[in-house]
Amino acid sequence: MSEKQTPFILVDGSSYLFRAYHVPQLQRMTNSEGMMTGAVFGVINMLKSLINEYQPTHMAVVFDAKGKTFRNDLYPEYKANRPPMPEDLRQQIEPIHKIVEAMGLPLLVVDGVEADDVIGTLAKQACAEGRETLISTGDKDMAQLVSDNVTLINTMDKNNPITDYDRVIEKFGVKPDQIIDFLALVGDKVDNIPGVNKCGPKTAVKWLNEYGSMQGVIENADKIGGKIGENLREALDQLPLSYELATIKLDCDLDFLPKELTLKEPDLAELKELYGKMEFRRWLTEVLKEGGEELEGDEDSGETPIDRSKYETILEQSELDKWLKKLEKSELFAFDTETTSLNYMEAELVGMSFALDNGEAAYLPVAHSYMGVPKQLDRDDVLKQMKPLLESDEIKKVGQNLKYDMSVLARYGITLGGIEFDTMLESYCLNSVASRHDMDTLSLKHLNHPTIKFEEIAGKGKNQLTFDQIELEKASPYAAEDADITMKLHQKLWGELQKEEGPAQVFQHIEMPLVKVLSKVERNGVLVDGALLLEKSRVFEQRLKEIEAKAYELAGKEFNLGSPKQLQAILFEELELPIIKKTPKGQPSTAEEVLQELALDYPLPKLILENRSLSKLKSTYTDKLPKMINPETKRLHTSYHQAIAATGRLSSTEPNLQNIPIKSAEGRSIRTAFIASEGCKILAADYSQIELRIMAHLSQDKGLLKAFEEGLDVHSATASEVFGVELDEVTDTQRRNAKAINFGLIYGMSAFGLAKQIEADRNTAQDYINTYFARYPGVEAYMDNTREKAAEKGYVETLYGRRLYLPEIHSKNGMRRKAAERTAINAPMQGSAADIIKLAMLEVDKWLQDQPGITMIMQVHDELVFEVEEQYLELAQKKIPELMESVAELSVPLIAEVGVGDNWDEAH
DNA sequence: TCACTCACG
DNA sequence: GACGTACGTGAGTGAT
Repeated sequence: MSEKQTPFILVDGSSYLFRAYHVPQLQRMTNSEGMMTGAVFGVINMLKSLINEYQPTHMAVVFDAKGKTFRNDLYPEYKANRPPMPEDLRQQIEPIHKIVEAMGLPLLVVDGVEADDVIGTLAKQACAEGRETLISTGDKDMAQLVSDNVTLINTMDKNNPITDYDRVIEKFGVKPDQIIDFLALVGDKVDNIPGVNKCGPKTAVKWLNEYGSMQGVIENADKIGGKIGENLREALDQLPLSYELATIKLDCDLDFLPKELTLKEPDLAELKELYGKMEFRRWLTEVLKEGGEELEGDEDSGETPIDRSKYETILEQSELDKWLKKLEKSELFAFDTETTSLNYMEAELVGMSFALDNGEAAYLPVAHSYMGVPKQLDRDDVLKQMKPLLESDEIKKVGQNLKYDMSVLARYGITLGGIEFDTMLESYCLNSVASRHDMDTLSLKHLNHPTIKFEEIAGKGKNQLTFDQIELEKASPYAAEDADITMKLHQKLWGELQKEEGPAQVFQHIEMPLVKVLSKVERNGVLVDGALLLEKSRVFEQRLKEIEAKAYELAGKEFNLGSPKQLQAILFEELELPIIKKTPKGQPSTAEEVLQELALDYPLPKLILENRSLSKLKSTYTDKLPKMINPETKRLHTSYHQAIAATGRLSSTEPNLQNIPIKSAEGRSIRTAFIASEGCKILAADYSQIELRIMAHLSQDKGLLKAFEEGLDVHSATASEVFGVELDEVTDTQRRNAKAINFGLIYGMSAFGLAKQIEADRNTAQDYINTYFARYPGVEAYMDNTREKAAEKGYVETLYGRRLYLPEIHSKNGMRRKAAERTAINAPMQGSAADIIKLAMLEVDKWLQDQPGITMIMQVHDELVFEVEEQYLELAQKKIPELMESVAELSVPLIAEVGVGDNWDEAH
């Protein structure tokens, strides 16, 4: 026996299985087929870190077998209280077993006994062999196995992972050989082991310290007084059975010995398959790397493998000529730019890469600059030569997020043409629910190929290099691969997309044409008066100071008003205000609605509310926006993301221009800083009630169609129906409540949600809902129909065929299923509205090509904002809403309302 | 990096 | 019978 023998590791797989299943972060993990994968990930992750840490030579991963065990024979009620294993957990067992085996780890599943017993037996045998044993478990019952040679480790308990002899005493208050006695006395609700009624850990420890063992306690049962003594005496008959049930068996019949349980070489092909199925991207990458060249691409049936030897670097004019010819002859080529920045307004072109459909690819560096860089072709000269090719609409391009490339080229006077395919958008149209559509993810998912990561060649953190500083030896394969992968992804994704009518239509007629419109809107930017915003910041600052001073006075001490945690301590511990609601993690919530309610009775919450809203306005808007103004253009240039929102909406970042305040007067004033340049006005056009109109159209409900047809105020019309009053007698409150009902319908309302919104009780809310559906039966039928179809097909669609998959629509978890049902209701309305405004952007853009005095500068979901030279104001005011209204033929009128002003606030 | 809060449609 | 619930986003902050 060697001196430095590694410990024998026994893993209680079943205990980790349940624990991993209940970890909240892991509960959200699914693969794209909707199968839950969190427990698989949790268990395997634990195994990996265990192996990594201990480098064992001998080990076993033990799981409970299906069916009854000897304990059920002893006591039929054993574990009878356990609910059946959830289906989404059961499904994860087989993949875990397979992965464990593929990892080369001995997997043990023994009939008739539990995992605990197998582990106990093996630990005892190993002990006899003089081998140190480490039991990895989350189960406290295992403490009975602890000895000088046997230690427990719970990798999920960050604070106290190791349980050795001393730790058992510290944790339980008794020695390991008293643990069974302890468990028998306390009993176990979950396993349905009886124990002594009302005897918890404290009592059990007290007794055991006095009488040594359970037997000792039984013998002295008469001496124990009080109610608990009576309980003990009542339990006397039961206790030996409890003891037996709690005892881990140490003499199971096993047909292997600890020394036979050795680790084998992992089966990489199998692991690749399994990780691929589970979509564990990081591990898949690891496996692929470990497998080296031979594994790479060789199993991709019928696809061209990624072959980096076919990549070229273009440094000579002759090579450029050759490539220009090839590209001009091709019907379609993949195109990518390399730049110095992710910010399209600052990015300088460093190089371009191209790929053809036969696997040929090239990188054309034009501005790398580092010590010893090879001579490159001149950037301006190259661009001049390439301009016709790049601007051609006949020669089609495919790229990954071509909007960016288009914006960069625009800085050099080139208008990228032939923007035909974008792999990011292909992926998005195929499945908008998939969380990411970046190239690394897509390559791994569809080509089983891990790309070269930017970080690998540029480093990370503050020392990260910009692309122009990267040596061509590294930059070339990276850049050429990007183009190559883009082409191969396109071939695969486009093939899939063509099989799906609706998504293909949306891709071709909405998303692809929109790319260049968005690029333009972003580059147009919006003029913002930074000085005005900073002035507002100063005013806010002043007021914040006053609030702070008052708050400290009320709290009796200074604290950070912006910290929910400190606020929580002040409000609910020091001042002992009532806890109205808790956060999902169980902390007393300090959310707005809670503070609103508390503000009725106490002064501090009101100040906090004011503080919150002001500091939000200041930090997010009046402080930040001026800093983001582009010094050259003096304008804000946001980024619109086309492949983020599952419903088909755009999103906006850096800065987000889709959440500029409007609801409060103070917030709204921020919009006065969104101005037009000299001689121009801001024009804002927004769709009126677009989602409700879509609901009317989709449901074909007679009442709702009529309300819109007659041009009624829809919320008043709803109020009139639901509250049974004449249209002209609807009160403000009734209208407000009706509005909440209408919104609720769009969101897939529940009585609870509506009640909360209108501050009524649940029954009242339910009555309203019932009355609504009685008055608008078509809407109810539509909702039911949508849920049904969603369950049947697994997805819902918008008016234009955009698809949204609902993997949780069949979830066993009622809450998740209900959430999926609400999405099913909401997505067609929100998504159709998104389709419509995108179509409007296309139409308006087409018209704007001949209107140099009018530019589109923002999109806010149902609103388009323009900057218009005053001489064209009248024209724009007439034409823009016309175009917006013309894009869809609904069963109700589609109305766009226009406003004009010197700033965005006035334009409403 | 996560949890919380809050800005918008 | 209890539980936990409106849909879709992005950003700033504090705590870890």
